[in-house]
Amino acid sequence: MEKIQRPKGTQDIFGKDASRWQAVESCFRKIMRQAHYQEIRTPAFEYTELFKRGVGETTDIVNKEMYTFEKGERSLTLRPEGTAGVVRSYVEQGMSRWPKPVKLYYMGPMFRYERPQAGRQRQFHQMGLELFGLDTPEADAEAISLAMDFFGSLELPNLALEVNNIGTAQCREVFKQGFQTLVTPYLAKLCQDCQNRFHSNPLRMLDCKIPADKEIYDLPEIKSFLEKDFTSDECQAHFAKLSDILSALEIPFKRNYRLVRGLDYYTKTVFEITSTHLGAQNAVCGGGRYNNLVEQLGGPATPAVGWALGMERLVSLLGDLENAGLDYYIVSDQPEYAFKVAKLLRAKNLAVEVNLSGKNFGKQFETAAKSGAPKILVLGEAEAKNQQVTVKIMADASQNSLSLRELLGSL
RNA sequence: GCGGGUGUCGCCAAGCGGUAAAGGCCCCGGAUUGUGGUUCCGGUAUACGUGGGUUCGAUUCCCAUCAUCCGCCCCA
Repeated sequence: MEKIQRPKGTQDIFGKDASRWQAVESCFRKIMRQAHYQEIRTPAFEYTELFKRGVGETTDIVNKEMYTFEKGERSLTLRPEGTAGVVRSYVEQGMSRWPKPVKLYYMGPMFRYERPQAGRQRQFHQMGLELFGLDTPEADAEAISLAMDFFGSLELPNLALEVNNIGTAQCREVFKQGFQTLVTPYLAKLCQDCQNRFHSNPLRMLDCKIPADKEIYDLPEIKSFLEKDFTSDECQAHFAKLSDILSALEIPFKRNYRLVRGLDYYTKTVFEITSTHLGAQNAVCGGGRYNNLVEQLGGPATPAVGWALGMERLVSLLGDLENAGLDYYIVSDQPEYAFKVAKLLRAKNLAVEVNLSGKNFGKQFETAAKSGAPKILVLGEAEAKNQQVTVKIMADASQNSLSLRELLGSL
């Protein structure tokens, strides 16, 4: 028979990688629990219109990357990101009436139809948090510092935090007019993307990667326009306070006036955490404030802030973990006794493997050594008869016998 | 959607026009029937991505196709 392989851009996660994923997940859950965030699990697919309205009709994600299919009357789409579904649930489940703030976290697979490359899969996994109900720089600071705490506890090296303030919709009107006026003389020289965005979404022109275009945006009169900050006094005060808190927390960051991000829903604060160890797709975490999204999805006007991080990219930054494998390996030709002992040890929360091969002790020891277990229990005829165990320490090959009761008592 | 690289056993990998397609790792068996991973011997496997073409002859050259990797775009 012909082999069937997995779809393009998907991954089987197993073996060593699986334990890395588990380590990351349990670390994340711990940090979320300690900060009093609750888990939310939303469906892997939603009605297509949720993403069209939530993520934005002009985004690449919605325009060319969604897995959409029709069943019955409605069009469905595999979720390309987590926030829209969480916001939908927030509205649908009446969380707007919960005491503020509402603090949620999630983790799970996301789907985007793109050409796979290093750090980019068609099915990938995100972990993220959303904080609803506060429009304060304190909320932004908590979100960012939790991300940094999380990376810190995983001891990840070479991470850089970049932050920017893109203001409110009104601020961006100011930006649009000012920027368009300044850029118009150079319009013909810009790349096609930038020319298109000149009308549809001028802010996005800023993160153009074409060197010639960058030079134009770096011209003195344009640069000074960007740096004097087009946002309102209130937005600037918000950002200043956020900066103060981050500095006080000794979280190093850089203001990047070019950081605008590709999702339409952001307001005020946006940020990104990148690693120099990731290749071209170097963003490991990204997020920001989205004060209009809840309302846009039919809920009461509710400010919110959140972020998501890519688990594949995160896991790829992790070094080798300590072997969190077996505590005991049981070598035995007395299965009844061996299983009884294993059950008692497992009840003490230990990881125990019983050799099931029925082979001679020499072979069983070989397998035991390969298993990496630090201790071997030898349970032969004599031990079974006397309810004893022989414990062998692999590191120094020492070995002694004691009663089963003594062993259990010593744990 | 657009560029470039690569496809030889489960993994790594030699061969680059000519007999039965090296080698290493892993796995299995034996030396060693209650004591180990490093020794020695042996063994398993539908391995040249697929389809055409050139040739007396193709794993090797050409074309196409598929897969995969890297990059662009965009994002986590």
